[in-house]
Amino acid sequence: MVAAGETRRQIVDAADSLFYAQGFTQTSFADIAAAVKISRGNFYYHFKTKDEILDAVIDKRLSDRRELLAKWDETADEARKRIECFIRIVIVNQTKIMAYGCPVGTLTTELAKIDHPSRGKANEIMALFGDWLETQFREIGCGENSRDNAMHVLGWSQGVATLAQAFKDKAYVEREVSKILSWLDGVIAGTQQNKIQ
Amino acid sequence: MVAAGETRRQIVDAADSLFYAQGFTQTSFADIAAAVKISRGNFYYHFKTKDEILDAVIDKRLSDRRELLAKWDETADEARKRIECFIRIVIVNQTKIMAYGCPVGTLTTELAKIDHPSRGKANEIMALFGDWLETQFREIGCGENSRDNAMHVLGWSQGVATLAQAFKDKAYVEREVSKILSWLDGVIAGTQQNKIQ
DNA sequence: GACTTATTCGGACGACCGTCCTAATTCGTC
DNA sequence: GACGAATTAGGACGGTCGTCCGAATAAGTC
Repeated sequence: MVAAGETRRQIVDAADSLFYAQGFTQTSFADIAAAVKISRGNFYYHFKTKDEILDAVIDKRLSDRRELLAKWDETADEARKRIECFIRIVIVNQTKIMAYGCPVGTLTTELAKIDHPSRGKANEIMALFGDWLETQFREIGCGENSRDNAMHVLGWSQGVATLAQAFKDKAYVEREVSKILSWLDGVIAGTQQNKIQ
Repeated sequence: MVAAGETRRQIVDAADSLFYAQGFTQTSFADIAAAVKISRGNFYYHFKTKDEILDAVIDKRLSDRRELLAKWDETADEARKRIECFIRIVIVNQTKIMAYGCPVGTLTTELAKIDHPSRGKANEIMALFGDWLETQFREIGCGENSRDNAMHVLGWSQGVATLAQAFKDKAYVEREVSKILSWLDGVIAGTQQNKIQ
């Protein structure tokens, strides 16, 4: 006896992990079924097509990230600390990133190459972080530069993740974190200087 | 009548483009054969396995990039100009990057996910740029910081390419180029200041 | 305990994949 | 024009893919 929707949840969880580790195209129904330990037939009862699973996975990732950002909004009282939380993901999730890259960036890249219908939906995850970062920079007082700064940090994280996976160099990741934090301090100092003037 | 190895060259060229646009896994023998307009049987005469084609494509990309870097070495007389050549690729190749991302970064990411034997070989392309950039920074006078600076620029380019593909925002790419060029000037100014002291 | 509904199972389907073989064709050489 | 070698064509092979049934089982209701 299982709770309603429990099997479905397990399928989405397994698909989430496998899409991340192996890629969407490279993951088969058989792979997911094996991970959840159910038959492929049962599988079809919960999802009619592979694309439906992808949509469910993207929805899950979206809500997971929203939850994460909400947690940061709660725990960190300053915008600068919240941005630092984002920056430090590349260290917190270092092992997985070195193995599989960034879950957000690699999915958007893959879906773009196969021109998948859910491409835009996957991009929303990226946009979610972008918008959130923009809010933080606005709170710091970056005004019209807030969007640019947000995109800068977002792009930085994608670059670090890509090179971390290619070279598996822990020290590089840490150096980059230090560099971007210095840049962040410079941005904050710049806005405060503007206030003084 | 065709020159010796001409068909083989066409196959590698077509595979190169298709692997870039669709990804390695998503590209089938049939796709490549259709692009070159030869039968799948003829195909097998030139390459026994798909992995052999991948190896040939990576070799081609390696030599193409070596050629590109050699051209920059010739045409640009200062290291700072040569680094700028690298930075401006994201603008020169903007259309393709917005559609398919960076050819180097997306391949290494994909091969890492499927744990492909030629993974390391693909990484060599990334390392080629890294080493070349390091040489340029060393010439500028960055000394022991040369490697770090090279990795910084390399990672920057990967991040810009990923976001360019996701958001298709030309203005973002141009802003990022300006930012990294300013950073580069700062690095150069820093080394010259050290010389004065 | 009978009956309806929800869930699971195992296998069948057509299509495409990478691989491989053999016969036909073209080419270079004399 | 003949002949051996290089190249091409077309199709067969086992396997896996996403998809889809129909039968079996479990759960919930009265």
